[in-house]
Amino acid sequence: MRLLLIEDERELADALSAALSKHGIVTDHTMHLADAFELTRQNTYDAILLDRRLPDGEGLSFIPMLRRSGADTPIIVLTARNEPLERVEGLDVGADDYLGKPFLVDELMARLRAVLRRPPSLTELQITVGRMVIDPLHLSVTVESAPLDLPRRELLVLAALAKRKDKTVLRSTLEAAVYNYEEEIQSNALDAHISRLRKRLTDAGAGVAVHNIRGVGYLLKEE
Amino acid sequence: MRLLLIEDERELADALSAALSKHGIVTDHTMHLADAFELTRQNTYDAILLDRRLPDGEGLSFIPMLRRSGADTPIIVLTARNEPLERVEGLDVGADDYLGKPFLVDELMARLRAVLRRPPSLTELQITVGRMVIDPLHLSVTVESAPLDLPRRELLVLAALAKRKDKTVLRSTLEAAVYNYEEEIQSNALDAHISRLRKRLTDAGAGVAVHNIRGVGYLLKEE
DNA sequence: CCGCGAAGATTGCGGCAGCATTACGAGGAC
DNA sequence: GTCCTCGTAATGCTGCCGCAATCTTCGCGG
Repeated sequence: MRLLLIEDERELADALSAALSKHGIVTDHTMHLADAFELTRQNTYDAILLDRRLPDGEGLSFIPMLRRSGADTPIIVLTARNEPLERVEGLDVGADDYLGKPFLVDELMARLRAVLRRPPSLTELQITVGRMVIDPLHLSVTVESAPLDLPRRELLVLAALAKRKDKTVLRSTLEAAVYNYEEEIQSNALDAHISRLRKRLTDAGAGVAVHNIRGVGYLLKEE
Repeated sequence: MRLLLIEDERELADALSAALSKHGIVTDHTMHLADAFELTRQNTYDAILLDRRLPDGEGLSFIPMLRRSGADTPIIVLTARNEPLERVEGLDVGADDYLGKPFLVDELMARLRAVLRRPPSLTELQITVGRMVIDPLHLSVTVESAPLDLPRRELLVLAALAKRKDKTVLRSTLEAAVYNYEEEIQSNALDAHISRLRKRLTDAGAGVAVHNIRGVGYLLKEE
């Protein structure tokens, strides 16, 4: 899962990114609305976390702009202004949820899950493939109800594949699911993850196969 | 718009119904979970307002029950228990939002609007031809829901044809779809791709045919 | 109806891009 | 310390794809 965080307090932003990465969430961060819009054009985010008070203007103004461009990415507004009437204001311009600072990361996670649960096709609560059950929201994997713990990056690869099981996932999509734009990649790191993931899956008897489509991407299916 | 209100405090329920009716919202009201489930079977609601503390049990238990029955009706949980951790709990079982009592009717309205705005269906960008479904965006092809993996160039040819199925696609258009300017072509490479693609499609029983229009181009149609 | 030329279809071959695998070492967690 | 993760790079291999040679089909004129 990949988020865009629009927030001008660097400390909060760093802390949030760190906390979210423990949940397997890749976060891109910017402090300016102008950059934010450009980023949404270049990437596909699962959700956007938006601060209201920003150096170059009121964060809420970003929402209609984004919606007008056709994007329906869920937006959660983060703010110190947490009066009921202000919440109304935020929700009415097109935000999907509103979270007053300070907040618990756990609550943010829960609201994220709630907001993302909407499109059922992309965010099935649990995905079953072969003898394996994958929960891409909580990032847990079980084989025959026995938990299987995977390294973080392999887990992200698996979750991205599972969300589109039986369909090809572009190589670039996988890269975006695992790395943010600051983490440059200049080797076959992704291939290595795939390889190690394959080994772990067969060792665990997961009953699935990670298939390669040369020049296109990968595909997860039962074997 | 029609809501189901599951709430045991009669006074609150009456007041809410009255307030909502001013917004043109029709409200069905019940105090018991058992009735609630039956009501959802008989009617279609745009959203459900659910109290947590109910005479016949914990309101939250209603959510997985409803979800399991296949309904994705938005649910807003109303409760006096408004601690962050409890909100997490509510959202995690499948609620779409969580509202602590007491609340302003205006805020409820705003949250209703937010929840209902979430898109019911993502734009289907899939093309069906014969027994085959093509997703030109994600470059994936399935035959009778079984994935069919094609080499990159053949995939590009197929996608270009599928986007204009039953219509002729100029040879030059196909070349543009498969090759960029740097990749000069000076042989019948495209013909070769067509040929190999045809073979793969018939082998897979895709139920489609690639016809040639001599001197003009090609055309994809069901066979 | 036949013959001819051009467009298309098919297939084998070889080069090489892309992928799989593995070892190694740096860095982090405990 | 020990164990695990993860980026890097070297190695070997697979099969895509451009090419070209050959065969087939199509359209047209006589």
